[in-house]
Amino acid sequence: MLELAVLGLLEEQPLHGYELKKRLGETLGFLWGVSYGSLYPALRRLERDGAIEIVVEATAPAVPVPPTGSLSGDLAAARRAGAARRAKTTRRTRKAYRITERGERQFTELLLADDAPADDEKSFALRLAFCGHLPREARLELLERRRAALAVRLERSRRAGAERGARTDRTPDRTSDRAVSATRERYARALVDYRTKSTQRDLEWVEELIAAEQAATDDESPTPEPVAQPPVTDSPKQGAPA
Amino acid sequence: MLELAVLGLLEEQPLHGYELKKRLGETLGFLWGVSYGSLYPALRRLERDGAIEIVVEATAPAVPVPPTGSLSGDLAAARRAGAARRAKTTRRTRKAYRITERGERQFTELLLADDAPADDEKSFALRLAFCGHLPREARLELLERRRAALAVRLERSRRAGAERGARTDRTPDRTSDRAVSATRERYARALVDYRTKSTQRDLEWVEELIAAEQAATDDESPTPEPVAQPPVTDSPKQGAPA
DNA sequence: GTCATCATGTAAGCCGTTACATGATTGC
DNA sequence: GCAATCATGTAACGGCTTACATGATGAC
Repeated sequence: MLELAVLGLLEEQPLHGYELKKRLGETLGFLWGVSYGSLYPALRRLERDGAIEIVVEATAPAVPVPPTGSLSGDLAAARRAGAARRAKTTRRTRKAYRITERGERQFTELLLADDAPADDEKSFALRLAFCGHLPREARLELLERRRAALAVRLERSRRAGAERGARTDRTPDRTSDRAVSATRERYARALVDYRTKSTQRDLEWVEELIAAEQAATDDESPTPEPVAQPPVTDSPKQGAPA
Repeated sequence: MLELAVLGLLEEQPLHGYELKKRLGETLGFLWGVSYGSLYPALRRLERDGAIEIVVEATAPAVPVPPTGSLSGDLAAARRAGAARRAKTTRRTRKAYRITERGERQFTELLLADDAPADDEKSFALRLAFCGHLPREARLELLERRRAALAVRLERSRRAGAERGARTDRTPDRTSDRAVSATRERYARALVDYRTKSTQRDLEWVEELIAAEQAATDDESPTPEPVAQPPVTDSPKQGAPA
């Protein structure tokens, strides 16, 4: 999962480890927080496998981190602006990584990997966050898989709930166990019910996403597919109107 | 977390490893699936620490697993019924574990541990599932902590959403990146929005639980607190109308 | 006797964490 | 020169997973 997140962020622009960690905290913060202890090894793994490569930063010019304004925030923006202003000098120590063609292939593979736990919340959220880089078909497949997984879960969840309802209250209670058991039951039930509701809402949401995607496919130009491999992003492309 | 789940299940009745695993899958299945590779070592850890102890099963009688009818289901029930009918003989190899007093103390500590990630979904769900064994005050504290964590998250989530809205669309797009970037934005936004909504619903739910708990405290008998230590569950108590 | 199921365990490995060590750059 | 921040890394460890090994019991 870490690798997917890293590739996803690098898909947008080259970044160095420190910055990557910050972004993982800021923009994907609601997903999870990574530590250097796993980030740097992951970067070296990715580099070893040829998925990313070190890109030398121009010594003097070149805004070190072109403000793409992805998801960050003014706090982050301010901080980064400060860094940019300062960074007129060398900054020799840091290594920015850029995704390679091989990396982009790996990225799409990871996004659609069969073994991907379509049932896991974080995993899916992460994939969804980056699925804009996928061609429409692939995106739809991702959503469709999620839909299927949720449908299964909902079914199970409903059955479990019904069973609990049927059993009502014929437990082998004894002594003071009684009250505890009743309370236990109450919370177990509340939990199961809420989980069922949540699953259903998730399902509906995914179905909306699918519908929206299909509508877009029909409506808009029939084949505007922004394939996953633009010109490799080789040029620095530091456009960005300061 | 595994230890908490194990202690929670043993709090209701003695069980052996195999059965524990089944229950973890059935009744807490929506939380996570455990493997023997972690379960057995965990059991030995708990035994070493004196939190649980091996209880010798009566050779001939004693329904091996008194059908408490906790959360399972007819499938499971049927399976277990079959097992019970068969188990007229010895079954010498298996070791049932019973929670000790020390274990019960550890259990309540784990449920209320300060370092418990009140922000983590699974962790909270697990605690909630077992919080019926807690005295009311403790239970309320657990819920209150969760409420606080969710409030913080909601606040952050809202701020993040607002920021994204403010930035609208002034990215340094170029070449074919354009469309990809727009799609990426669309999904990132959808994700953030949905997450915010979910958090809000979670918050409301927890607040309902708190309200219900407080109502119960006021309404019902002023001090019926079913403390966490019943008579150690020493007797086999195989009540249960077949 | 043999197969399915019950039942317990070990070994290797992955993926992540915390804590620690190091050093460059810059503001003051 | 000193502290804060930027930046990269290593070491030890923890918890959980998969895959494997073993064996008892009961149904047929």
